[in-house]
Amino acid sequence: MTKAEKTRNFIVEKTAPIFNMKGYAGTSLNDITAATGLTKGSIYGNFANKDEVALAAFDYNLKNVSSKIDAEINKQASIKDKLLVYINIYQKFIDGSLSEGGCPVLNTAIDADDTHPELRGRVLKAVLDWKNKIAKLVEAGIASKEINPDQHPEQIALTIIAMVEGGIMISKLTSKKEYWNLIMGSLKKYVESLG
Amino acid sequence: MTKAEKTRNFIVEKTAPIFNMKGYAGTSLNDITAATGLTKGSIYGNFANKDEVALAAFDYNLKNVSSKIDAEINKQASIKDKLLVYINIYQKFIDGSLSEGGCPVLNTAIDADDTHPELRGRVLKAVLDWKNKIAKLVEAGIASKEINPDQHPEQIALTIIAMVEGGIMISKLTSKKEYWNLIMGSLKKYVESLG
DNA sequence: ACAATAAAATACCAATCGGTATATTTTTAG
DNA sequence: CTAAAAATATACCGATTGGTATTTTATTGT
Repeated sequence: MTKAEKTRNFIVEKTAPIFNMKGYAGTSLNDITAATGLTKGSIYGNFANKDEVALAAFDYNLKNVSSKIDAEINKQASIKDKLLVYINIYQKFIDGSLSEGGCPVLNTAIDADDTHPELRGRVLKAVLDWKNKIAKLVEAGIASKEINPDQHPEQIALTIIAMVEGGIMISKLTSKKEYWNLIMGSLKKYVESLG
Repeated sequence: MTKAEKTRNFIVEKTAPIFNMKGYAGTSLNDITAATGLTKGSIYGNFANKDEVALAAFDYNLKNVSSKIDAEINKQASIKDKLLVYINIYQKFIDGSLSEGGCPVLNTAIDADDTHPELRGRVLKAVLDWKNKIAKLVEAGIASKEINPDQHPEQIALTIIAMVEGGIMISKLTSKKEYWNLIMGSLKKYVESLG
């Protein structure tokens, strides 16, 4: 890894939580230099513009979250338990130990969908990939008879994502873990009803 | 209504969709003067600062949405049908005829929760009021034997809000009405399972 | 119709915005 | 160890940011 690559990674690591919390328009170049301790010249020596930093920050936040969720999914044996890993992600998701500022998919979707087409494109892909991954899990569950064959994999995937993201919005806004627990209680019942 | 009140309302009406789409940091005073055709002097003659415009714009967007939803709820006879009005709100919600830029509760919650305490306070109240209203509907449904008495009104309220807001995020981002239909299909099944 | 008043426009402010040309320092390869 | 190259810092740019003091215009009550 060259010096430039190290610095690039360093900039992304330090600014990713800021973009996640403040959004694209709300994050200034002054925020970026303050968080990194670097100067504007150094930032622009490694990135063409603010957009490139924001895109790299989103990629970083997304990979950070999805890799940790994937690890949890791989720990689970049954399909239903795999579909329910999000329940136990709360603590990490809300307290900031996993992507400070909440879910980057939700944050960036709301931040960018009417304002930043390139960023929007990345979140769009992230949501579709996420949906497809859950749908494939459901299909595997149907194949193994764990889930009823009359279930609709895409519908289940979208419903789980909606409950998780809606739940994050509510519990982060209210700072009430109990609200998360109640919503995830409904999700658990839903997943258990699948087969 | 005095001239000043008219102008205040005019400014709020014209800028509310902009704040809803671009967020607080993303909406500049230039956006405000461009949308209203007024000058900065006139804006600051009616509002103390940008914050006051943003707060008034959120109040306007919220009232606009909630009054229309309340009207739909009042049209329905059964509690379950009242709980399901959100399903038919999609068209208005997504195409912008009801609050351009999507749900102001969701947008402002994500925009403000880490950046703007005063705005955050207003959304927080909006979500709690919304939750309480749905919970009261559920309680009425339990009293009238339409809903099982072992159901948890607050849990049901939070679950519905999460599915609706998560569903709005997904279907607005993807521009797929079918995704909304699938998620609302799950919501319908959920509500019908309550009693 | 006419003052008094209120509202809107003009012209300005310092600070910050994203970005760049150039100089300086640091790293790297021979 | 040294020279070339790469990376960072300095110093600057015009444009835009949110905001204000002052002047002009419009509205109001009499």
